[in-house]
Amino acid sequence: MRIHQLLDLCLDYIALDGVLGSDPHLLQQHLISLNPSIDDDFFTFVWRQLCQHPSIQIIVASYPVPRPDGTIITGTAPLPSDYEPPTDEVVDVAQLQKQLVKGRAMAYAIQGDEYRTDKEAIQDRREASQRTHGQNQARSAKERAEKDKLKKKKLKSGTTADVVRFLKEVDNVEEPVLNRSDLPGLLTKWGTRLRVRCVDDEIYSRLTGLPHKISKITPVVFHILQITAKCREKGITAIELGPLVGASQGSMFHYMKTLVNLKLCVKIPSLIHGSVTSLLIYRSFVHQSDAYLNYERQRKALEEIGPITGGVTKDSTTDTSADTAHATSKFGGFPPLTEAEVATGHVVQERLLKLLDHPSLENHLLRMVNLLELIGWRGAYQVRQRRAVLRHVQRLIDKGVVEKVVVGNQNARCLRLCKFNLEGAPAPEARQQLDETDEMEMDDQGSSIEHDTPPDPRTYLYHVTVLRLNL
DNA sequence: CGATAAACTCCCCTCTAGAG
DNA sequence: CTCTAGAGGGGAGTTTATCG
Repeated sequence: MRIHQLLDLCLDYIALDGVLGSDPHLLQQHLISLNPSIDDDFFTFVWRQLCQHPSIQIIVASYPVPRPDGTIITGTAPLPSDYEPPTDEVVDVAQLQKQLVKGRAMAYAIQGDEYRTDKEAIQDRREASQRTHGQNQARSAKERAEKDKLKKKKLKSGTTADVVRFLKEVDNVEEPVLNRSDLPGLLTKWGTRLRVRCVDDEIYSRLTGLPHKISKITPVVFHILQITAKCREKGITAIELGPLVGASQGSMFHYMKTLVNLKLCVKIPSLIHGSVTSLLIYRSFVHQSDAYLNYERQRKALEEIGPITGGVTKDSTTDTSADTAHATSKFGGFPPLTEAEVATGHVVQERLLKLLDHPSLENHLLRMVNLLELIGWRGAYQVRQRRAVLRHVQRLIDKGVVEKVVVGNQNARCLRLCKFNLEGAPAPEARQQLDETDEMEMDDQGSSIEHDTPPDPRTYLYHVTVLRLNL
């Protein structure tokens, strides 16, 4: 790899870390992951090249920045007098869950902030504005104009001069005086306060792919874009972004929509702290994100199957083909299903479709019992998981992919892919009956359905194969 | 008295109108 | 033009009413 290509990769990585820049150690780890032959000496050489690069700034953060593993190196340089090392006090998430803290309230608790509902926040702002209104009236118009001007300037520049110091060619901020390219010396002196970042314009152009600024990307929108890019393939949820940005739910929706419309991010359904929310992923990482890939796979599967219509060639009400009852499934089972997957649904729908299309179902019918277990749920389940599965089944029905049918004299409720329906949709009466009894009978156990008495004309005469997993 | 259904409440997402 | 308040809808948990 040529040095200019390597430097470009460095800039790509550094730009994603936004205005606070990257930890040189993590940058080195990133390069090693791309090319394991990169050693300390070579990285020192790369560092010297970065120091000369016009789009790169070497900065010192006011406080040590913890690495992802929690490591903090304070260095030999004196720390600001107001610096407080992070305490070992960790927010007890399990305890909060027991207290039924959820969603945004949990996100705020983890941040150590006080949670206010949107209504409370609006009320707070009103009270605050009423208080300042009185004070402002006493001030002269000139004073207010000066203040506004300053505020606008600060927002426009979007710099971080108050939290970082820019190291010039020679670092003489504190003793000892060092050359900027002396990486080992700088690391000893500054520890994890040492950062390398791109200049503001470079960050903007690399994150947005735009050569110049546009009005749609306001400082707040750009701030959210930086946070999202920094999270890389993991992405970040609307619930987590709220406390970080200080935006209400409505505002968060607006900001996320702006980024999605600009094709800078994608948004997929997700679950965090027991609440369904949206996950925002920066465009460059969508194809490395498991959540996004699962979501897309299922969406495409649904599109391929699509609503099935027509093709009625056979009267299935008289079909009494004698299937081997209680067939043993050749199906191997799914990996354990998570709470998040149950809530968001794309994995649930994908697995249900696989089950319904499985060759072991000789009559293409699957009883609506133990669905959670069949699609990979392990252990006991609660009402919310059952409700979620029924909801996802209903969505498949609404899309015209799956239908409910009543089978045999015992009115066994079954699911079937519409494409296997040889006579059309089930009778409306039967469908209504199903809807009314769904939730009550979800837990029913059963295997095959016998049909030795004359059938009700409304029902389908099938033996039902029930898939059983070898757990 | 226990099971079930209905009502209520809270949280989150989405959309729109209007303020700044 | 950006941003936010507010309305509306849906999901989930809890409480209350009803029924057998």
